[in-house]
Amino acid sequence: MNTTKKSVGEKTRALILEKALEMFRKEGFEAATIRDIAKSAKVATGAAYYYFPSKEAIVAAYYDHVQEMHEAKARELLLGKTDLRERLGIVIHSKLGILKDDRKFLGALFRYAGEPDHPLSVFGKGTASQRAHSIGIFREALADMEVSDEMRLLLPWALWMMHLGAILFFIYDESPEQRRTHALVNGVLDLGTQFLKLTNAPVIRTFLQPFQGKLLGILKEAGWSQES
Amino acid sequence: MNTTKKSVGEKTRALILEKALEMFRKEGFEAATIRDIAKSAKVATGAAYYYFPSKEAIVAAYYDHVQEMHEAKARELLLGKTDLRERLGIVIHSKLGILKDDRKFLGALFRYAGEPDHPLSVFGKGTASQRAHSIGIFREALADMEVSDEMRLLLPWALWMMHLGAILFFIYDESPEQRRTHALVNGVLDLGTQFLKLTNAPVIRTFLQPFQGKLLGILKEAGWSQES
DNA sequence: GAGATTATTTGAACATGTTCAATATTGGAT
DNA sequence: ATCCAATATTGAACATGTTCAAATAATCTC
Repeated sequence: MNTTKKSVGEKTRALILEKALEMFRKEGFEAATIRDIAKSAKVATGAAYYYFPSKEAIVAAYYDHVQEMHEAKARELLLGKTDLRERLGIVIHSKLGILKDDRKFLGALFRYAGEPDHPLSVFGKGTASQRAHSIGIFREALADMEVSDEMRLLLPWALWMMHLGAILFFIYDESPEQRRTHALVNGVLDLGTQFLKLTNAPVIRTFLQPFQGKLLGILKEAGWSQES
Repeated sequence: MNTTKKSVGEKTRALILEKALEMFRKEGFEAATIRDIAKSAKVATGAAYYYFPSKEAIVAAYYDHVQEMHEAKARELLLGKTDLRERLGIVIHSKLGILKDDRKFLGALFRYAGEPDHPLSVFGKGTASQRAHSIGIFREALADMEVSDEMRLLLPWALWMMHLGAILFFIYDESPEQRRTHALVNGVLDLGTQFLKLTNAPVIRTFLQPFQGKLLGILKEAGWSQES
């Protein structure tokens, strides 16, 4: 009945998350200890574990929040845009925009990428629902666009994979404002969409047709955990 | 003057490495503790740190050894082979062959992939020389093959990136003998080499020429830390 | 071979992520 | 208001990676 519906716990959780991010930004992921974070949030050390299963999980929670913001932002920017190339650019660039100040601890997201069974593995079962959500934004970007049914099924996943690569590149990118990453994304998108157009041109079609088929086959094989 | 030139230290190091891998294989990377490993090698806990800067570094040392074996094996299998497609297949499949029993702890190699400054980051400065070595095998596979100078410079790096992706896929691949990974590699290599051929066919050339140029530009931009 | 120097080994101490039993607080049912 | 169950909080204990000063062993110099 009070102005905020947040339970006591929700507020504590938010506070811990906030203070943790503050410290991650200031000192990096390693240097910020759970004890320091807890102290900064004025709770006992163990409190963090009531809300987050691990230190990395705090970054994961931050990323969940990023996804929400991204979904909202991307939808807003996509409104009225009808060009495929432009729409895809919006989705990826806006994501990087949201992440721009947090490259320092974003790497923790990839820490268990090579461990299928870890609950925080980017590619694992434990993160399936967030992944599905994230892939969904790319599906939305493709809505009303002219692509084959198969493409519509596989492209969102492929784009999500590319966007992961972009984030990794982004983390390493020391150019001012990470311009190289943005340029790279533009380059890849230009190339991809131009190529798509080419496959629709009658002359080339006969030659490239089999390639498209094979490429789809490969993507299908690769995206074995069909979540898109 | 004795039969083996190995110093005392070298033998201890090898023993620790051996026992560590044994335990990693049996229990996985996490479950095998440094204390257990040390005990199994009959040395004090701290001994491991005289030889390896961290637990992950033990896996890295194993991977160094893998690289050596791979270089030897790949060279042997490449002898007399003149088909580009075949040569590339040999390089990647033989690598997976060497790694096949160690998928369980291979993930530790990727743990710091998102942390540019970590000495064990796959993409970081700290691993530059091993990376150069690993990329070198792909350069060898391209030797005497007909590709443009630019391609010769960039392809090894691009292939190395793909092979990293293959290893990641491999780790997640639960199909018997990881057949899906091998099939995927074959699919990608088929597609790639067939496409290369197509760009040499006079009819299509005019259309695809600009694409090749752009692709090269992108690769160049992406492989910004030019090590290939 | 004695002494000096370097390499190796030890194990306790430390730092930090994590667990958990105990305690306190909250919010609702009566 | 009182009691109760669910929720939240505490902080000490634990596990494990890592450091390091001290001890020991190997190697070198003469």
